[in-house]
Amino acid sequence: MPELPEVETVRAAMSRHLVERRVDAVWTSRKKLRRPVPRARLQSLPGDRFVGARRRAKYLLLDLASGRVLLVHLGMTGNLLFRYERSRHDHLRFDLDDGPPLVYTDARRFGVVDLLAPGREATCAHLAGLGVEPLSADFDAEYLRAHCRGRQRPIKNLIMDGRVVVGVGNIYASESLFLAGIRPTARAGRLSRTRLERLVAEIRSVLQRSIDQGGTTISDYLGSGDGGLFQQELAVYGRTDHGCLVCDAPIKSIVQAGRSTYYCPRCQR
DNA sequence: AACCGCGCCTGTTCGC
DNA sequence: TGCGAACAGGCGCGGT
Repeated sequence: MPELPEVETVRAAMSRHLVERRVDAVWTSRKKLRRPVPRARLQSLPGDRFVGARRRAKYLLLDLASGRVLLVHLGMTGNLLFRYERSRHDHLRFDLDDGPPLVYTDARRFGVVDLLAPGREATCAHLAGLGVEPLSADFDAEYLRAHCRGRQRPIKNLIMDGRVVVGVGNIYASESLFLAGIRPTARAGRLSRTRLERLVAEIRSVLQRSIDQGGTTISDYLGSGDGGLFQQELAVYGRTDHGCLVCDAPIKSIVQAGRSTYYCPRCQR
């Protein structure tokens, strides 16, 4: 599924292959995604041209020459690909002035597609209230500590809270807590500054390493593929009852806030 | 105010 | 072998 590193990979692909392309025609399916797709407004895109590809949290922001912004969230199964073939889960297709069409495909339809008028990004409900980018300088131990102070909730729930820090999904939450040696159930407010410092470093590190491998996973220009090399590097996620890679103790799985959590009961305290 | 449970979706995996 | 149940999870919303 697209986590921050994969969204970043898609952004890079759009930057390389979509920017400078002109929209010639737009097709949309009738099915709604997490929210209804603005089908009528999207029909005003032909003639416009893509001029940039940015990312905020897990949202892709595709800039158009008119100043409008095509906002795309991949949800769980969404993807942006360049291909001619059609498939039953396609929901959006742009014919471009050169090369294969750009297709948004999303089997489970948890994604979001919206078209923002010029200057409307600042007031866009999707983007309002988002926390800091985990790979930016704003995300440091001091910032995390301020959000942990006095909080009773488990640290895992807190680092997955998009109002605090964005882009840390269920997989990377478990992985970064393992790397930091912190038990996912630990009360956020009881963690020392030193341990939060370590956690910040591991979140950055695991996301960056995944981005470095992301180039081959999702949405390359002509290829597709969903395997993902980073899967092979997961230390705890999905490894219930398997031996910890460090100490060989069996990995435990529990449910927190309705999500599966994986951790090593010996390495994480 | 803080925090959690739930529903949205459907392809895949699991157990009987 | 076939079928239904369970599961996956980002995010917004409603409830406590």
